Amino acid sequence: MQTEGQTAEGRITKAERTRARLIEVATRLFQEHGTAEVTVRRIAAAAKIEAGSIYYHFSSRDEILRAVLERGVGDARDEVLAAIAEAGADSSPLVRLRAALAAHLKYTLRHHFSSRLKAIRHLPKRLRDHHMQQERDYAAIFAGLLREAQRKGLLRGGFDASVVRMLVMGALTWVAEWYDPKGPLSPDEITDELMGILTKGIVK
Amino acid sequence: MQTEGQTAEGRITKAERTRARLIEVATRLFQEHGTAEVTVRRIAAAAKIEAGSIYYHFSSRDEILRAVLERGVGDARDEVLAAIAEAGADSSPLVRLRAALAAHLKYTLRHHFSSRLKAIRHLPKRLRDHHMQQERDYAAIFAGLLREAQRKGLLRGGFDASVVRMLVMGALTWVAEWYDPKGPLSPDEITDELMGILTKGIVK
DNA sequence: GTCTATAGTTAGATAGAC
DNA sequence: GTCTATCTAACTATAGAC
Repeated sequence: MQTEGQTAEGRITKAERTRARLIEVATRLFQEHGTAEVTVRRIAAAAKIEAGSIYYHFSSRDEILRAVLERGVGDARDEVLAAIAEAGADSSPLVRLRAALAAHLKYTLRHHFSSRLKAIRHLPKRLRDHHMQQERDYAAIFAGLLREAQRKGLLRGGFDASVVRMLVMGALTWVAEWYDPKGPLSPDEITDELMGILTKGIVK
Repeated sequence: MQTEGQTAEGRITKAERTRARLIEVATRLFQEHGTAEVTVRRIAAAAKIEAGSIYYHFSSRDEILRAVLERGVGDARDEVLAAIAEAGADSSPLVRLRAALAAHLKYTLRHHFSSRLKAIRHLPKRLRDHHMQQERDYAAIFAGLLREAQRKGLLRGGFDASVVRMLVMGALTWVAEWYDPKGPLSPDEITDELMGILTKGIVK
């Protein structure tokens, strides 16, 4: 299997490098200023290239956005799965859930996940459907851990697991809106607070 | 105290009516399509007016956005306070918290609160500061209920109340991103799931 | 108060030289 | 592959008639 832009020997072409740089700076700009505020000219300037040259690598502005989103969901998935693997397959599902949520939060804070998700609705329908599927796959990782905990009899009954999953992930995704990197709390501590609520509640 | 656009007798001028209609349709359009995608022309068309006429009522596009945000945070506050009042001042703080969260969620779902919050960062600094103050005041309502519960000895110790408050409100704010009005769950049921987590956790 | 007409700006995208 | 130059379309905002 050969990726476009790579030669049969696996060497990386100049085009491939430029394309990668464009995705990188576009990602940063979209995060910092919101997808709507970032123009093709601005992306070009940040990548030290002229605006017209962008269209050698991407056929439209939306193509750039699409590439950025694609990379984003893949990277988050990789980091969450790595965190789960590191916790060990024979650890408690709750331990792995904690690891997965912490990885999710760290990725969210680094990449301002929420704006990524919100950008999806502005894509053309076919691309949007594709990305919503990717998001569903991502969510399924967490749903799987919850289900495993349930199967092992670790959880009480009487709650809707899928609602709980969405509430929990929403709480973490929203952290990006109020988190202060210069504040006293680390992402791990926030995750621990959330796991505290999830395990014990806050009521006596 | 007399609001601009109202006569001393409290009659509502034509300008006041048009202005109100513009805010109304702008709110709807901003919610549906995101603040960046909505042009002055589109707002005008939806309000059955010509684009140029908008500038009789607002000095700039940002002024419209400002008015929309202003109304939004005020209305949410009113509804939450009404829900708290309805629960009764001598009810348990947790009962009032539940009522406040349900009102918050309902308002969020009706008005797509999260896009309102995200628009703030694009405002000029002075307006942004003003609105962040309003958001803080709003959050203080919920913080107050938690603190009262704490003072009455209803809560366990060992958690950071302000982090819990932000996680809980974030979870609800994010509901607007996944909620399906045609689905089986009502806003009240979602609130109850959240209160269930908060009171008991989900772990055995 | 609302209209029509338009100025002034900036966006995404293309064409052809190099 | 990247540049320069430019097209077309859309935007915000203004001016003056009614």
